[in-house]
Amino acid sequence: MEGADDDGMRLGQLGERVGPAVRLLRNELTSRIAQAYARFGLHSGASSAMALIEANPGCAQADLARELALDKSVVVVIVADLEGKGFVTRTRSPTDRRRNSLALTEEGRRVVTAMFTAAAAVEQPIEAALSAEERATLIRLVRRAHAALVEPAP
Amino acid sequence: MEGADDDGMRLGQLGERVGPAVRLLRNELTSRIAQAYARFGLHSGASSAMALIEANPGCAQADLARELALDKSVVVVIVADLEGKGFVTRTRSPTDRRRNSLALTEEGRRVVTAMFTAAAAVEQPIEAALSAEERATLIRLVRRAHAALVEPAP
DNA sequence: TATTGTTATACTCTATAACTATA
DNA sequence: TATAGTTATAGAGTATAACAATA
Repeated sequence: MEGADDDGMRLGQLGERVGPAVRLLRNELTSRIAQAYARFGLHSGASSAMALIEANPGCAQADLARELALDKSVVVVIVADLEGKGFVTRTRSPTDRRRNSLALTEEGRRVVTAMFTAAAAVEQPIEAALSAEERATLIRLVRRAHAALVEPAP
Repeated sequence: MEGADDDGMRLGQLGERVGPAVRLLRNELTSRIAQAYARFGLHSGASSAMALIEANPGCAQADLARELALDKSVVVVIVADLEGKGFVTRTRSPTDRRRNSLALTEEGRRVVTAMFTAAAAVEQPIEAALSAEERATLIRLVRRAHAALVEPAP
């Protein structure tokens, strides 16, 4: 069907833009991840924050904010909740007492692994439909497109 | 830098998932599109709705809701605003009087073209950083990933 | 009984503003 | 003067629930 998608609707100018396609995928992933994460009772950004803390022990909240493109006020809420639940420790950095030095607890490590297992299950249909190489290409192109927007071309 | 991105932070498990990467790109595009669309004074979904109506004259609001993955209550608000501004006409379908038959006005056609020109300018850095083929691949893979989530594997 | 459109309401995500402490 | 963290507030985007009209 020329110019039409599965519903029989033509996309017109819509089919040529990155934004609308990305919005569709993002919305679908968001609602499914929210369901999958419901039993953890955590903010939606908590798993990403924990993954970064795990990979960068001693990092500060401002580092998370930059990496996740979230306002620092959002990161405060996420990290405070994680600390309250015993998944993350916050200690003042001795070298720069403005910064909170973050680390995962043992239980935090268990929880972040469980969350990423749940996330992998949500994305399983994508892995089934795309080859391993296509999936890697998807992630790479999405990250390059993001970088192109954020960093002005050299 | 092995396992680290431009900020020098390691992504850990984060780098292997589609969701977080898509979220970053989507957020960045959303805020830039919102700025670019501000002068039109329309809902963010208005340009997509108009593009679909242009490509599918006579379609109904429920068709837009399905195609854009928006609740019908959201589409009502968008279309009502577009009608009030003289960009879209709503007429009861004679064959099924539950449905609103939608069409773009002349001015609506001008506006949707202007909005997509603005959207193209927002996405220009992506087009500069990716080859034409890579950009087409990006859109295609994103749409396939979305389809894989929505439609259960055959 | 199911679908279309409508209205009112509420929730999630994220940002802004103002502040304190530290550099 | 700038950065890190905190708190309170506000906005955008989207969904849910209930309803009338029509199929």
